[in-house]
Amino acid sequence: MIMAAAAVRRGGSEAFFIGSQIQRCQMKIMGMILLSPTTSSRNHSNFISSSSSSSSSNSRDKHKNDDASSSFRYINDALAFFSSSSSISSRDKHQNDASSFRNIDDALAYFNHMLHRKPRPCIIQFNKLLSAIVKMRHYHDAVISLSKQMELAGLSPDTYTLHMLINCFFQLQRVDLGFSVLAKIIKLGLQLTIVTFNTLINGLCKVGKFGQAVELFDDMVARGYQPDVHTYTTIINGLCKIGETVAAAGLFRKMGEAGCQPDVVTYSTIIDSLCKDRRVNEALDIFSYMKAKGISPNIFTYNSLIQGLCNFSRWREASAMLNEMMSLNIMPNIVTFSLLINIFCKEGNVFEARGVLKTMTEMGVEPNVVTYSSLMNGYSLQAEVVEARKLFDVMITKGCKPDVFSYNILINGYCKAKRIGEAKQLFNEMIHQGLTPDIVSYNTLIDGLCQLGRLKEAHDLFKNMLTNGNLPDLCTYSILLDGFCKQGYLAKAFRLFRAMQSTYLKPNMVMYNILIDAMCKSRNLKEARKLFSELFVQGLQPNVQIYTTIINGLCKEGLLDEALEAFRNMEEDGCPPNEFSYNVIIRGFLQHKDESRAVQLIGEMREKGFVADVGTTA
DNA sequence: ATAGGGTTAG
Repeated sequence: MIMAAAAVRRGGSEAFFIGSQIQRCQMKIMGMILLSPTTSSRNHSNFISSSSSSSSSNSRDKHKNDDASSSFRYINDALAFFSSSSSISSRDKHQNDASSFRNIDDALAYFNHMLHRKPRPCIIQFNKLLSAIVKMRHYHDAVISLSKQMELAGLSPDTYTLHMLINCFFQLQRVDLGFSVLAKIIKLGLQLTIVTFNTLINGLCKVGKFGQAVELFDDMVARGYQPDVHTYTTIINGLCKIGETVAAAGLFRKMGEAGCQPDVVTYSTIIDSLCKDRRVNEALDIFSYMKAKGISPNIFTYNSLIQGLCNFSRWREASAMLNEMMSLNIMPNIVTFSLLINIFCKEGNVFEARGVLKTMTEMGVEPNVVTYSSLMNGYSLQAEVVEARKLFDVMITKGCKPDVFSYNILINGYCKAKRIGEAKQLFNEMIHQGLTPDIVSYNTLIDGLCQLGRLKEAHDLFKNMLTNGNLPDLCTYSILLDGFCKQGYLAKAFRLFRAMQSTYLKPNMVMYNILIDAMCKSRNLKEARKLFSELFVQGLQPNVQIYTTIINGLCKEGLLDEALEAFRNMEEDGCPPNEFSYNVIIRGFLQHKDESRAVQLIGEMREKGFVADVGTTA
């Protein structure tokens, strides 16, 4: 047993306990595997060998497994029994050490203590403290203010302090101030190092000024600085994040040729990017490749892959990955647990997610705002906003401050429960708490209003959003478009659609789907067809959903042969029908009393492991 | 320098 071996290596009974706990955590994933469809063939990555882009078709439909709940319950009961019969000592917390603090208040108190202590600690001690605050995220302004206090007290910053400041300014989107620190470094006569350039390049990438980052990269080379693995990795990361995978692969090869060997961070960056790009098989290839090169994966690598695999319901492989990680004595951390909780929640299994929460707590890993928010979202998706609210309050009680994400999740919960008053109240409360609503906050609330048919208020909020300097995105337009369509304001919907096309935004599949659906529902099949062909002109490839919408429209008009033809075309067009598509067309045949073809399709869908709706079979 | 949470369509 790998777990037992890992426990023995760690030595002691506590290690064994932790091992067993994790094993249970894995069993939950295993439970999901048993009830999920399995994997597909692998294809090779172009990342290592060539620079051409490929698209591996590893998209598959997710399956909800209601049957899973009973097997989960069994595991969780075992877990409950197990944890109640043992106690676990929490990990040592290094308090009063400048490198770890429970919260910002403790850190600030310690800062004052340090500043007034005689003799005063050296700049290195202060740097450690500031670095700890940076790691807490959210408190970059505090770091800036503390550094000012230090200078006023006659304590000169060193290069390390100034690099941290550059970071903080960029985090706060203040590019100008970031560069003013560079000026300061020069003025103080401090040496510009590769780290200075790396910090600036990274900051520029973070604020989306990728072009400037590349310029600075070229500039530093021109000045005779040799880029190191950090520099290359930063640029590769930037390229990956803007979807320039081919260019990233090119730079990856180039760094090797320049004698700079990619390290675990470089590989993890690429692996994560491939996973997010739905190219999990290629990510796995790179993973094998890096191991063959003798580079050991770390917790980042494993977390990226576990999430990538889970996102494609590849539970068996995800579990194997978790197992492999732990056999290397890399224990799951807050990120691993939070991502598992999030995925269980999205699968509709909040109960199971709570089990993971329990496990992690018993292992001495305290949930944070991400963990709580993921669970809150799970409840919101189950239309249990009351439970989500309870968690929100628990989180606050535990000293964990809700952020914009947590508020957005809860606002969405209330909107979906049609409790718009409470949603609005939270929106205001968020502002009162000093948080700034973002585009998602607006979109969520606008959607809530649209769903209730309160278009006037939705439109007011849209205008309000513009005045507050938030540019609408494709999602905003889709929400409003859907709102107009559902209320029958088709002319208004088209006006909005055309108005949007004259902005910097290009319509996407979602918008076409909304319009085509609306055209079908208003029995305007001619216009629906027109929109469908317009889609190709815009360079879009129809997806499963849009095909299903069209098929639905054709069925409603009784054009069953044409519907079936479109249905058969789906496979050839690289988007095979899913469970929903089958249900739509079968319902069409049944409604038009074509039972023989319906029965045939029901057989076909069952063969594929799909389940017929109650409405389809009844 | 790398990993986790939120909004839209059938």
